Amino acid sequence: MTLHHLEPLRQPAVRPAGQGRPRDTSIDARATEAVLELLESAPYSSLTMEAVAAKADTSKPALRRRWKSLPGVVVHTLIEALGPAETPDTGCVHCDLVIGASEVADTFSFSSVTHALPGLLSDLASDPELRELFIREYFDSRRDATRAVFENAISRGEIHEGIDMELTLDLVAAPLYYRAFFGHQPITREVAERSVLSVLNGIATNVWKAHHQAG
Amino acid sequence: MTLHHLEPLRQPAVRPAGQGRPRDTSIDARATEAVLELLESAPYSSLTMEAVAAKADTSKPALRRRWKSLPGVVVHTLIEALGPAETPDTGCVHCDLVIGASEVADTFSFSSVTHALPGLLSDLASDPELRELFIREYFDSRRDATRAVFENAISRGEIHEGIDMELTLDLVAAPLYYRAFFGHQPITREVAERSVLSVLNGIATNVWKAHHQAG
Amino acid sequence: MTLHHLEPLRQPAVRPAGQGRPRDTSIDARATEAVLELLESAPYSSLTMEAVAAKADTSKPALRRRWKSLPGVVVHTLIEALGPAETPDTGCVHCDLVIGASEVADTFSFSSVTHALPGLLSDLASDPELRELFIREYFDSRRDATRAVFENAISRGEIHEGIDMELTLDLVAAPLYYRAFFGHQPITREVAERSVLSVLNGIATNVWKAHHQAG
Amino acid sequence: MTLHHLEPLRQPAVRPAGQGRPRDTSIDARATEAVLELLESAPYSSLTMEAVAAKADTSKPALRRRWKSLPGVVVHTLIEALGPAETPDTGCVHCDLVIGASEVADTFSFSSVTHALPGLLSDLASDPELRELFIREYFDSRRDATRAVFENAISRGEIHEGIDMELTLDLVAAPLYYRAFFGHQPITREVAERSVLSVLNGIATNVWKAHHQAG
DNA sequence: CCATAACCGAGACGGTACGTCGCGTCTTGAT
DNA sequence: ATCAAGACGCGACGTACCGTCTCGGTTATGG
Repeated sequence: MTLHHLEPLRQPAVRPAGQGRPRDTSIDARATEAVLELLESAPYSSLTMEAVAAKADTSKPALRRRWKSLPGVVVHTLIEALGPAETPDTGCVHCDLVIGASEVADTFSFSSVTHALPGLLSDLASDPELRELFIREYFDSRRDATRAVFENAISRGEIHEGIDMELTLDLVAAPLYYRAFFGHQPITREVAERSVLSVLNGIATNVWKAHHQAG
Repeated sequence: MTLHHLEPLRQPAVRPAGQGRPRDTSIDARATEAVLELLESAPYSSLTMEAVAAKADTSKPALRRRWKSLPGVVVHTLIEALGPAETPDTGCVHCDLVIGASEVADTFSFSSVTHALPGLLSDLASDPELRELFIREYFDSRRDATRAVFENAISRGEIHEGIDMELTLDLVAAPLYYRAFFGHQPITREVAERSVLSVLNGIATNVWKAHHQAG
Repeated sequence: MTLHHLEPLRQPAVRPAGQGRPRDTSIDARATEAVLELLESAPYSSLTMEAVAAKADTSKPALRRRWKSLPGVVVHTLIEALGPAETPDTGCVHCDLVIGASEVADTFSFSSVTHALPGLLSDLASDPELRELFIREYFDSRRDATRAVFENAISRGEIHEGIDMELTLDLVAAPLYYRAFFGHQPITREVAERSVLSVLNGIATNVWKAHHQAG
Repeated sequence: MTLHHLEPLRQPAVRPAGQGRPRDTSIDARATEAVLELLESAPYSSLTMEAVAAKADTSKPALRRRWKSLPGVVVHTLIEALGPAETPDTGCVHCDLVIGASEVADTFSFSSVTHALPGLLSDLASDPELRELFIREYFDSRRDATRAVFENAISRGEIHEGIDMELTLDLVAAPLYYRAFFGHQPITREVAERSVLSVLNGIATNVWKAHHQAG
């Protein structure tokens, strides 16, 4: 599995019309590749426009013409590298969820991603617009895919309707990110699978409702 | 509830001997307070030694004598402000867990903490020693307290022995941090409580074991 | 006296064949005029292709089709504006030399020339081919004319044969350029005349030879 | 003979008082050396603050704290490297002049100097203050020394009083600079000596006066 | 008359170098 | 040995503007 796959590059700033020298599209590709390579072996805080430009064998203005800030480059790179999430549909909730969670777990085997995420999220605090883009394209994309899996299961009758969807979605994905941020435990496919099972258990027995009815 | 309560300042760099002009201990307190105040309204990336010194009404050398880097100051501040976790022991797992999770949730109501965490974790990648300190004093402290809660429950027979402890600990806390990092949903005591319940359900029915025995 | 007189424009890059849209010859004239006007009131370092194109009311590509670099435009302009030197021949060395020197002195009354020369000479260091062209068309042209004046005088018997021609040629012209470069003294026709006289004196008494015979 | 000798560095911007970190004086030395080395093998137009900083193994701000512009660095470097002129006084005009002229000729054997001069003079057009400094410290220093030689000769009776001093000073030095700028002939000590002799001849026979009395 | 070809202006591009900000460091003089 | 003050060295920034390139349209010549 490689990170450089899925989607063709979506230009952040589309050229207005048909005049002037066209952009060297190879710069876009080299830039994203440079970001990934740099993050592989160096911390996010050492990532600079200058370093990306040097590694991509281009210049800062060329990058800045495409992205207005360093977090912008990183957001683009991650979206580009990780692509939008797909919605598995095998007809079995458990299987679908495991597929999705495993993909996320695989993602974290790339140090580029784990190195980038915390610093990027921190930087995005200063740029709501960019944050919105990242959340939408990366986070919501995955969350919505998982949501669709649950909804499919509900419509099949595998899971009853009354679940707290938002919390459920958190419970599935959170442990993986938690481990990615604090690094206290490895992130494996097995962990992904166990998280999924634990969540399904919680839903199935529905203790929450029972507990509060009793209370 | 205030963040500035718990522990007296533990000098990160112990004074060598009893000679020369003694340190102004009020500087330590003013520095941590300054960090918290600055983080309340500004992003982590804008936090600098200079800004802290100015806010604490002292000089950069005075800070540097106490901490060797900016992340060092922040780590100290967070440990100082949040203090070590206590282990509740009411004789009811559910209750104990809810107490602990709620405290964490309360913590995140302070923007200083949510602002600081991602950036700090990112910076700690470059300083393993400091990272070790933060993980031990902040993270492990809370995790160990929760672990004790579970062990108490096991010894009381409330929970059977065969649980996957590490994953279970993750499942309890992860959703709160997940929401803190991505900010997609609010962090409330109710969420904390529901997470706890979901985890307890998962343990109780123990589908994991069943699923794999069948397989 | 104007600088824009002498020769018709000699195309530096000759058109390959008689096909395609012919060049707008007025652009050549407007470009050289633009260079002179710009240099009149602005330093050489502020002279750019862009500025020339704007002043000449044309485009950068149009200029670049004619000259491969900015120094190229300036060299062309100076050669065009100052023209090749003529060889005065009144039958009197002194008079001939004064005529030639005065013309050079007149040239320096145009700030365009004094502004351009040092910077141009500096730039030509990076372009030997262009330098060769400038030296040949501008410098050698004048030097050869003066040399012809001396040779005529020798053949007339006005001056004896044994002079150091190269040094003599330097002595006549150098003071004018010296003043143009350092600007420590004005450049007038009188200075030109005095330089000439001094040189003729030096030759006449021929102390050099005497001194070394004695030595 | 080396260029790096004469005077101790005179700080262009003297430190105001005794507080703050003192300047690293080795940077001054490394900067001037870097300029000379760069100019030895590259044209003036390729000399940039960035290149000087890199060669001197320092940073642009460190240079800019010392000199406000690139020409400023070059002016300093040349003054530092070439030093102020001394006034020879052997009791013989001819000898004194030859000594002075030969020193100038020697100077031009360093390509750094010949590479720098035209471009520097061109740049100084935009900075009258700096120009004034360069003319005073470099040009006037040499010119005044030569003037003193002539005045000594006059007071000794070697040369009569009525000479045109300014023109005479030009005649002595101009040929060397002329050759330096146009590079059409080599600059040797012999040329220096011959120029001197020619000038002394011109003065001695005083043809100027004769010519005009006749006219 | 149409095809060819080099021209034209317009304008965005890639890149060098700039001048500056602001960091963490270092030194001084006094406490 | 501490304190405040403040200049320093330097990494990185964000930008200006250079010369280059590409475009769509224009204008002559040649078949």
